[in-house]
Amino acid sequence: MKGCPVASLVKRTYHHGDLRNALVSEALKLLEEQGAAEFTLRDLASRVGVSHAAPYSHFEDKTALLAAVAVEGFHRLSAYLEQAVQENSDPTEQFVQMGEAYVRFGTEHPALYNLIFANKELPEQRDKFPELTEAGSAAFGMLTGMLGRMQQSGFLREGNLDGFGFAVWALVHGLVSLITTGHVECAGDCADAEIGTTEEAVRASLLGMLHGLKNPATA
Amino acid sequence: MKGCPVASLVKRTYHHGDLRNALVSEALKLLEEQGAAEFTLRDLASRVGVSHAAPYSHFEDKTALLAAVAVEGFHRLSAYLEQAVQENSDPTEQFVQMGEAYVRFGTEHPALYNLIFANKELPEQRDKFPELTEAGSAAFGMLTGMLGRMQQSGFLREGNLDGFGFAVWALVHGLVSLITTGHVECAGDCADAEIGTTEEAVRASLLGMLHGLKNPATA
DNA sequence: CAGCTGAACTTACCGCTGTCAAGATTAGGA
DNA sequence: TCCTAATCTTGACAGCGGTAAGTTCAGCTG
Repeated sequence: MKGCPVASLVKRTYHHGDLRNALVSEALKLLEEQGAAEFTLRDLASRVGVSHAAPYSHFEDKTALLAAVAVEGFHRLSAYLEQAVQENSDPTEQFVQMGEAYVRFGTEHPALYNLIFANKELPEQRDKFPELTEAGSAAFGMLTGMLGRMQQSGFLREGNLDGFGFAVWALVHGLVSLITTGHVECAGDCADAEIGTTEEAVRASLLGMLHGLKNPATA
Repeated sequence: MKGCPVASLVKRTYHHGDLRNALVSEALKLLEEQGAAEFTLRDLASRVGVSHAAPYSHFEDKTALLAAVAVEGFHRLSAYLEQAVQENSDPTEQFVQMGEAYVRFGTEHPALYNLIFANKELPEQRDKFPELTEAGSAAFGMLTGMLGRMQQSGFLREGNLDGFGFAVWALVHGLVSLITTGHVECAGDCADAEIGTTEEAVRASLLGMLHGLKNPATA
C-alpha cells in the first residue's frame, strides 16, 4: 500500500488529485526502462497506484494517452536541438551538432523516440491531437530555421528550404532508426562492416549531406 | 468449408500438405491489406483454413513465422534494387534510380517494409534466423556494390565504402519511414510545407546526398 | 494387406491485453 | 448540510499469443 501519488508523504486517497500528469510522467519513466511494444496500460496504472481502468477517466483510450506522452517527447527533442544551436556559431559545426543531438536523443531514448515516429496511429489521428502536431512542427521548425539562416548567409545553396529540411530530417531519422533497431551491427566493436564507431559514421553521414547542400561558390 | 489448401479443386483434408508455405504466402497477402500491428496469428490461420494452433507445428512462435516472411520481403526488396541497377548505365541515374526503387518498395509495401525494419525482435534474435541475416546482407550488398563501382570509376570520392552505404541507407530508410508513417504531410496535395510532390522531394534528397559523396575532381 | 508410429492438426485452456458498464467514493458548490 | 458530478474501483468481455492433451492420418514395416 505504498507508492503515494503526489508527494511521498501524502496518504493514498480515493481521489488521486493529479492522476493525469502522474500517468504521463510515469509513462515517460516506463519508456526509459522498456520498449514501446511492452508498454501496458495496466502496468502503468498499477505503478501509479490506481486501478487498471482509472486512466479512462482522463484519456479516451491508450492512443490518446500515448499522444500526450509524445507531446512531451517532442518538447524534449526540441530541447536537445535548441542546446545544439546555442552552443555553436560556426555553421558547419552547428549543422553537425544539431544532427548529432537529434541522433543522440533518439538513441538515448529509443522507446520514446519510437513512440513518436514509428507509431502510425498518431499521425493518422492528427486532427484529434492538435497539440501533437504543434509540438512536432516546432521541432521541425528548429531544423528548417537553422537551414534558413545558413542559406541566408550564403553558406547553403539556393533551393526549397522545406525540401532541404525533409532530406536532412530523413537522414537523421534513418540513422536513429537503423541504430536503435540494431540493423547497424557495430557500436564500437565492429565485426565485418568496417564503419568505425557509430559516432564517426553519423558525423560522416551528416557531413556528406551538408556538402551536398552547400553553396558551390563557397566550396 | 471452402478455402482449399494446395489447389482450389483439392478437397480439404485433415493434413494440409503444405501449410508452412501457405502460411508464409498468405501472411504476405495479409500484410498488403493491413498493417503489421494488426497482423494476427489467429486471423492468418483461419484464412488458410486451419485452427489457430496449427502454425505452431511449423514455427516456434509468431516471431519465427514473421522472420520467414521477412526473408521473402528482403528478396523482393533485392529484386526492386536489381532492376534499377540493370536498367541504367549512367552513374548518377543509377544511384538515383536505386534510391527511388528502394523508396518505392517501402511505400508500395509499407507493412512488409515495417515488419523487416521497424521490428526490434528480429535483429535481436539474429542468431536464430541466419537466413534473415543473409537476405538482409544481400540487399545491403547491392547498395555497397553499386557504390563501389561508382567509386572505382572515379565518380565517387575516396572513403570508407560501408560508411557511404550506411549514410545512403539511412537516408532512403528515413524517407520511407517518414512517408509511410504519414509524417510528411504532402503527397501531391501539399498544404503548408511547399515540398512539392513526394517523388520530387525524394529525388532531391538523393541528389543532395550523391553530390556530397561525389569526387570533387569530377564536379 | 494389416498394424504401427510419428508428424500434423484440433480442442480446450491459461494469462494477458484494451475497453466498457455499473457501482462506490468524495470534493466542492448550492 | 446536502447534492451533484467527477473520479476511481470492481467485474466483466472479446481477442491475443502460447501450451497441453487428444485426434487424425500418411507412410513405413512386417
